[in-house]
Amino acid sequence: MSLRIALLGLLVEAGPSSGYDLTKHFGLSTSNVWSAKHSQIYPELRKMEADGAVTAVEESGARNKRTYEITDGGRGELRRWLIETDPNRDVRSEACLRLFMLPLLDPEESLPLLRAEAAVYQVRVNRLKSLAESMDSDLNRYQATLGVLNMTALRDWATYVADDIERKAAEKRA
Amino acid sequence: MSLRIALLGLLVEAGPSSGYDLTKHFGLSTSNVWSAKHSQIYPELRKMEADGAVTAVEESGARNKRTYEITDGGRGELRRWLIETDPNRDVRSEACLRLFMLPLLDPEESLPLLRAEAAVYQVRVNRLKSLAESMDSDLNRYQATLGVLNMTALRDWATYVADDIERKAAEKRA
DNA sequence: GGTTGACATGTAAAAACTTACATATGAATC
DNA sequence: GATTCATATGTAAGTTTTTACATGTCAACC
Repeated sequence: MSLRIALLGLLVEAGPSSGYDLTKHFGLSTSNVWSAKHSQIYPELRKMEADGAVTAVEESGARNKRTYEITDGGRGELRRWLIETDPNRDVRSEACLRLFMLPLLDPEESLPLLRAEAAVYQVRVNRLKSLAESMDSDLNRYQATLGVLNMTALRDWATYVADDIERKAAEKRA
Repeated sequence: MSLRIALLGLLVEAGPSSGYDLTKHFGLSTSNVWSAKHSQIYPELRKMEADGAVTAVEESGARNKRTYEITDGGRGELRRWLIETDPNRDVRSEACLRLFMLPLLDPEESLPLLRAEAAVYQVRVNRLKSLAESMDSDLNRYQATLGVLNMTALRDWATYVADDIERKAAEKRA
């Protein structure tokens, strides 16, 4: 269901788009909450077309591009999902799973990795902050802001844990 | 791979555990970064046993419980993954996907939903904060703290967006 | 003695997702 | 004119994950 909803949302946000366009979105902003490969997106769009949630226009001549547009039915489906569905609140993040477990290593091993993670998230915070400022639409700005807050939280956590481990290791040596 | 790593990490953290115990962990703290159902966990543990990453003790008599313990091989596998693997940084969160798209609705519809989300996350912040305080092990405290920071970010985001939408709707009416 | 609920483990089928294979166009660079 | 790269879409095979089915124990409550 989530992929279908994500595609409907992107089609509302970005207007008529091809599978290729939508795939690129999943590699950018949307990848902070959901992502998918083209091999999953193309068949899903066909299925949505068969269900009447989107309509397709095949561009003649050019690179055989199919542009999909959301229908009223699709809009209704999206709206109902947003209003009526209690979303699954599980999160899946391999990067956070790793963060969670880094403190299992010895301080000499975990500290550089935790500092490196903090740096990775700092880069993302900077990138998303300037992205948020450059966004013209409210929705895109909101989305970039969620990224900023999330990445800031991870940066702060990695820093806090590294500092704590460092302090404890120093106390032990003393 | 992630499920296997998560199981190895839990076995280091919590010591020898049954599939049932591990399933419960995925319903609690760990669900903030990864989760799995028992129907996936039991077969995976059998596979890990076959690979020598864990050993199993079958408790006689009682409810046929199998307790798994991580081996040196398993520890090595976990350590190598933590140190050498560049983790996949995609995140999958249906709840955030929904948050992302709520501003697509009209203000009358989106505002109560955004406020409700903020309340959901506030509850989680409170719960995780007291959990973090009560934790005896550093690792568990770190993990609860990551939860606090993440849930705080989501609460703040939902509040910020709701306020922004409310302000804009008021300006429009004026 | 019966019911309910937590404990405890499993399998089968279906759905979702990833990886790899496959193809073709158009624009830019060399 | 050849190569390279972004555009553009698809399928097949394999892995992972979910949903549903299936079974049995033990403790507490009524």
